[in-house]
Amino acid sequence: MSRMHNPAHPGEVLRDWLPEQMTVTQAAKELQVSRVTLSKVLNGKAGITAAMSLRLSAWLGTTPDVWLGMQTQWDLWQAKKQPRPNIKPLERLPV
Amino acid sequence: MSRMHNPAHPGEVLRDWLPEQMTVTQAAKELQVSRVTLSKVLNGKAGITAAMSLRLSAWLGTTPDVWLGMQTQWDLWQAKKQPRPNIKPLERLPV
DNA sequence: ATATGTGTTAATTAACTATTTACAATACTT
DNA sequence: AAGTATTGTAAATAGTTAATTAACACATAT
Repeated sequence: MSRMHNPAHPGEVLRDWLPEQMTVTQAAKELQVSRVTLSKVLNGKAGITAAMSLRLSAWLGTTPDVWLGMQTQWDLWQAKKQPRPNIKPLERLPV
Repeated sequence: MSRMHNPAHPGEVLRDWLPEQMTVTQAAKELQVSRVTLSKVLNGKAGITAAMSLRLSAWLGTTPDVWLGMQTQWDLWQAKKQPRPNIKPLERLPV
């Protein structure tokens, strides 16, 4: 029964990983991305790319999958809210 | 020790899911995407988007995560092959 | 008041997905 | 052999997104 409700966007989760006194500017510098890029991620204005997940994992000591998977679930949630075509399930020969 | 070696791209895996006699043209029709779009996915010229994973899961009776997750791992593998910045791990206060 | 630092927006560039149209190559049918 | 279907791919177009730098408003410190 997991992931039933609107998940937090990954940037929100990332925010919780930053030390209290750490500024966006400083974090961006350590991640070697621009201030703007990090700010957008933190505010859900941009997603976490594969490359970004590698940066985050190197910095925070996690696996990249944590971040990329979170983004994937977010993307999926968003896509589910869009209108979808009516696709008839493929008939497979019974085994 | 999973995912150590170059993973097959998702399109390759998808190909194995199609019934023997099913043509790309026919599959594209059922998925309600253009022939070109499906062909590109099958040949690794395009990735599987969240929307596409929903189509595939509806058609093939899987979860969307199967396809989207596969794409994610592929993307991660590709990203790992790129040159990466040297990021110093964040010093955290010991617990 | 002047300077500095901070977070966000604006504008730009680059990359990617998806569509239609078109073409060449291959296979299948009659 | 002639015609038909299938496939992969390319070109042109439209829409989306990520990343950068430049610019802005706001705060803080000297």
